[in-house]
Amino acid sequence: MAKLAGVAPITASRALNNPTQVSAEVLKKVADAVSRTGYVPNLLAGGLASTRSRLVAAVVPTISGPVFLETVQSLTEALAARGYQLMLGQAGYDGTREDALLETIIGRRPDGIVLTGIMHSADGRKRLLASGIPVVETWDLTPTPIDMLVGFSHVEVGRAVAHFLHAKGRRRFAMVTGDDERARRRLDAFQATASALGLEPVRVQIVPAPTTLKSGRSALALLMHQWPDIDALFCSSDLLALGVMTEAQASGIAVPERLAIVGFGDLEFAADLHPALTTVRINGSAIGSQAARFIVDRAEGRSVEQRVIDIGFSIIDRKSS
Amino acid sequence: MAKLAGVAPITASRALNNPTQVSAEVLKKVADAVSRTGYVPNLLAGGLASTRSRLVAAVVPTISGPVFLETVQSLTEALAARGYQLMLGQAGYDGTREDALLETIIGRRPDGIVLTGIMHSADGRKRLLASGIPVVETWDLTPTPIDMLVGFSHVEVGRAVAHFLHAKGRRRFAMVTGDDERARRRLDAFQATASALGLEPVRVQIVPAPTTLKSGRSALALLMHQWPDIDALFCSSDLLALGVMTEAQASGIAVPERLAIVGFGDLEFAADLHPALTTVRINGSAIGSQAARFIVDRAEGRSVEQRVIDIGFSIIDRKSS
DNA sequence: GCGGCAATAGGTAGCGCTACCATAATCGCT
DNA sequence: AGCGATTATGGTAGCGCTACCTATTGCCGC
Repeated sequence: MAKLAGVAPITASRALNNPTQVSAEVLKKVADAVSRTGYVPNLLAGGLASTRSRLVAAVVPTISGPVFLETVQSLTEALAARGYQLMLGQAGYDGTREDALLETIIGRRPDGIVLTGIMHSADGRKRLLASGIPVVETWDLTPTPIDMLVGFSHVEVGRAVAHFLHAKGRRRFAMVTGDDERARRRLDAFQATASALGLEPVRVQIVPAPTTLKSGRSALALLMHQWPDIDALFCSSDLLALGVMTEAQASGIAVPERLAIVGFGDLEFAADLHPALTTVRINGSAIGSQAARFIVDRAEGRSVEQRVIDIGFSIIDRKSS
Repeated sequence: MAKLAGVAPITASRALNNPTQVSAEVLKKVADAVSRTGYVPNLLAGGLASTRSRLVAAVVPTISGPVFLETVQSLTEALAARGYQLMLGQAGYDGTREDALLETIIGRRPDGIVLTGIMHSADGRKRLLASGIPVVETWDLTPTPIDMLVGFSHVEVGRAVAHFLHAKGRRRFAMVTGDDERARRRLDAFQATASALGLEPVRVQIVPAPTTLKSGRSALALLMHQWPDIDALFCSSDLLALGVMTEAQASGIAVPERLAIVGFGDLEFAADLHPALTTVRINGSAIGSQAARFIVDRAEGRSVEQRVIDIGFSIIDRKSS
């Protein structure tokens, strides 16, 4: 290709990557040659030579849980806009595939790794650290991040929702929660706050992860059967809340009159349910774009001063509570 | 690393990639050295040298539309199981970013490209063809695939749903459809079949892609306002159907008594709605795993004889119709 | 007129692997 | 014993780029 343009390979490389360092004449010759040959630079080779792969890996428990979608989407977009590509890996909620995944990810020498959730396995942390690749943990907060972090406190969420429902005059709390570690931390804080407020014990129904509409339905049925007098229900996901609302409608339980429902995630459909769903909003796309910024900054040699960002959350008060 | 194991680099390479060609003794020495140094092979370099990147690119309109999730998930899993990694790109429903995306994708020299939908731009087709990378188009059927294809006929879907509703005794059809090309083909076939059955014209409401619960709600409101006597409604996605059902419930329209509703996609929640949603089931995970099989077969030099697979669809007859 | 500087171009080497071929050692067969 | 066939290892080169350094040119001020 460089031959065809009549310049040295290195000059062609500069024309494509640092057009400012090259004369207009050369630029045109190279552009001509490119369009004539249909040349597409081999980014593999470029990555190998420059030790900058322009590849970013993201690890999600599973892509089909809609919770992280917004984050993955904004991450992909923010990275694409800066010339980076996203590699997607699914670790599973139990983290069994995490090790193998880490191996292949590190093997690609990505310029950054975005983790949904924090990395718990000591071995995983060690390997990540040893690899020297910038890491962003997300969707959680920890005093000991591996590297960088964009998240929020699940403990605060549990606490805030308990206070919110209490302020609305609700007194007999229940919770339906998926069986994953972050949801459990929200549950613990929800329970502790309820008890600090002098309320009866929170009635709890645990369902397997990932959460589904179906498990929401059956969870509410079980809950109402055992404790028919509960008056407020916090669900660990909006999908679960949708299931609960479906079941409530099917079995004639008035929402919010008899039972207040609060979801988690503020998925796109939440606002338009009937009744509209009160839920905890997490700005998933802010998490994604901030994670992208972190990684690109690092990759391009800018130092990141503020390495932990708490993006918080908000309770969106709609009709279901 | 090879030095540490006391063997030649090439022997170490073989020990890791073709363990059968190497003696047990060497194998152990290499394994020792690997675990002592925490060595992780550089797949970028490997890919460059072998011209097999073990990377597969997938292009979706947008990840946040839940329709392709199942496909992406099973694709990721099937590829991971065979040692391949997925790269994700979002083209947008309008295909504006498709060109830039194609450029970066081809630049990575993936072992395969999976497209959701078929590639229409002649330029895109040409570049894909020129790149020599195996391509799998999905979620559609065309007599002129670029290379390989796993899909189904949208025309057949529209036809089948019209017959299905007609057989149920419905006579005044309507359709709410997202503004994308495949949905429009279902619409056309639905209309043509209705007219062939001697029915009144299909009342149509077009909503922007990606489809949402919200646009389903407002579409039904508009439809009922203009044509209050429609008795069957085909929605171009389950999310739209959920919105329609929500609106029906909010405004007291009995489903299925007064209005039959049919969705498309059979998303996980469809079976557990109230009433359970009748919908068109596409086996998205079969599409994903078949696409993975196609690409891995090609990458590993096995020739693919049957290059077009119609995986069909089925109408799941539940309570909403 | 000369050293010095900026701007532009090129040369060389090497990123970390694997393909390809060569070699050495072992084997079984006539 | 001698031969080719088979297995286990190594050597060399090169995948397609970019980092780093050097060469050339033109231009400036003194």
